Amino acid sequence: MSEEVVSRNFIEQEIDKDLAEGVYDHVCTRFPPEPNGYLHIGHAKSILLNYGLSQQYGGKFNLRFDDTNPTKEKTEFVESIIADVKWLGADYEDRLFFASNYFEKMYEGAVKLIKKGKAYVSDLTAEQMREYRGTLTEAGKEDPSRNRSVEENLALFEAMKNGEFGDGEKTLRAKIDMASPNMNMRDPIIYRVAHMSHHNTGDKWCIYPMYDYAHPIEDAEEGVTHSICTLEFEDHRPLYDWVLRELEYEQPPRQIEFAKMYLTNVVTGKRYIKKLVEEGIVDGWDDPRLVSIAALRRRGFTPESIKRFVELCGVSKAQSSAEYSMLEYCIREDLKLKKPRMMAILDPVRLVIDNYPEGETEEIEVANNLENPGLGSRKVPFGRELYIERDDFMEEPPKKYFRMFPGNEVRLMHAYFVKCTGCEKDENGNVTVVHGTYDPASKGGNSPDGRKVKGTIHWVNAQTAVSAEVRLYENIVDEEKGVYNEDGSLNLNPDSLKVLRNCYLEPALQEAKALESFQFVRQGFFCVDSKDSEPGKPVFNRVVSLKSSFVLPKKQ
RNA sequence: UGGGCUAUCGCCAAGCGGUAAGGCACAGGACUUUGACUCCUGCAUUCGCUGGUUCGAAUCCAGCUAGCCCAGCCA
Repeated sequence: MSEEVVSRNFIEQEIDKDLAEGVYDHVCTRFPPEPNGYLHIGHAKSILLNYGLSQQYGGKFNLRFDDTNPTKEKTEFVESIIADVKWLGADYEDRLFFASNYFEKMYEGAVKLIKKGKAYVSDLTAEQMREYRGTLTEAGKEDPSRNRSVEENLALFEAMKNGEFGDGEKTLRAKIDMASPNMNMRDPIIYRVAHMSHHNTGDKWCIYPMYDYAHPIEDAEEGVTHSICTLEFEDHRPLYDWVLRELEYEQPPRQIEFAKMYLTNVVTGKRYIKKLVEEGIVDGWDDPRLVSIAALRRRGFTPESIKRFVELCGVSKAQSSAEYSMLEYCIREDLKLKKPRMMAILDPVRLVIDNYPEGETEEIEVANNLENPGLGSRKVPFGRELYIERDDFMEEPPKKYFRMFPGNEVRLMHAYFVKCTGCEKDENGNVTVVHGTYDPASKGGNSPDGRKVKGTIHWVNAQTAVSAEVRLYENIVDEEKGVYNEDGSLNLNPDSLKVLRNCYLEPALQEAKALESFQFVRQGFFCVDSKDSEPGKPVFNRVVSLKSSFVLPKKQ
């Protein structure tokens, strides 16, 4: 029914073709992270792309840990990755796999290669291996062990498996072409010896398969049809196909590469983040100034917003880097109609309504979201003394300033018209109290005589206000200068974290739960911190500010 | 004088031989009980460059240029 012409991205086009030509009759994708760290926004693209494709074609999506290198992997990471994948909504159902569960299969495959004369055990050390490999412009040299007999190779490989060699003493190499212009095809190592305990298989193995050999087998064993990965693996595709062909898989999966998407100027490098965490600059991998999935979640981003972002960015093979403003747009879009719009004063100054009866309070009915009546309404207490935003009052207003200044009438949102009568200041000239008088007839925010006001400001009743901490975050930026200077000192935006302690919120916000988010009228979107909040003492993280804040006209 | 990949507006990105979609950002204007939102309007005579083929090219061909990736017993 929809008329929108959604063009198909290049991966969809390839899949369409495969399906049309009968190469496959179904689609199965996968997200294959190595459990060696936390996931970030870049991974979200891969997850949602793979999952989205599987849904689109009525296929399956697997989550598989590519855990073939025990030196880097930890259970802690598999848990955090599972949590993030689930949070993003990529449902792998019961298909959670580990590459390590195919070690037996991979071993058998290696034996098969040896028997076919397609693999051999090498005696070369790492250093010799490098010399023999040649360079980008010169062909490599043949490994002295290249022509060992099948029997000898079989015996040696079994000895490797049985722990008869130390780390680095022997490797198993695929016999392909030492003169190939593609470095990956110069007899790549497919098994190495590593006497090390694996997070999943423990001490069962002391030889581990290399990525290039393991990955195609993992995909094929799971019945993956389209193995979607990033561009740097393009050169590996011939090897991926070689393994599948030599192992004689009937319906081999197909690798398709796309460009990684980075966010301009944000820090994603593990080494930097690790350092920031270790030095206590940030309070963990989920510090809201970072863009790990956990950080975005804690900051208040929703899975929907990230999904939207990924869709908006699209998929291509061109090197690219999206602006953060696109992500911000996505979270604003997602939240603006879904979340209640509450009143919160971040930088308070007292407003006294001199003609309002002392000691009286009244409850004002306020719509939770004027644009979405479905969200209902709430009651907000109003009284003689209120807090308003400090910059909503100016003693000497510039042109086009239509909030509070002496003699001007504004609307207290949802409440009354109030005319500013003046202010009190301390010895330093700072405004301490703003005074005004209200028009009782304007209850609800409209005057029966039809007069208009140009400004509407938000407020919080001083007597019932909840005091809270609000944190304004800026991303830790990674511009040309880098996160760290050359001398190792930190190059951090001093405004990356602003903590506002004397904020006043509507009483209703006291009960806000962890990760619950709101729109604060005229301030942007905020989310209750899941880590630092205590019951009754919410800490709000700013998710994103409004598109543009109150820009005053330039001084004449 | 290795190989692979890429190049369309500030940022993403469609386009697949018939005469440059869309989104973000930005700039004007209207509206507004959030200076938000919403709504209008503007924003590439031109597709990295140079030639060629064609009635016609961002799309095909040739040559150049620039960027990214590859010489881990990492993934």
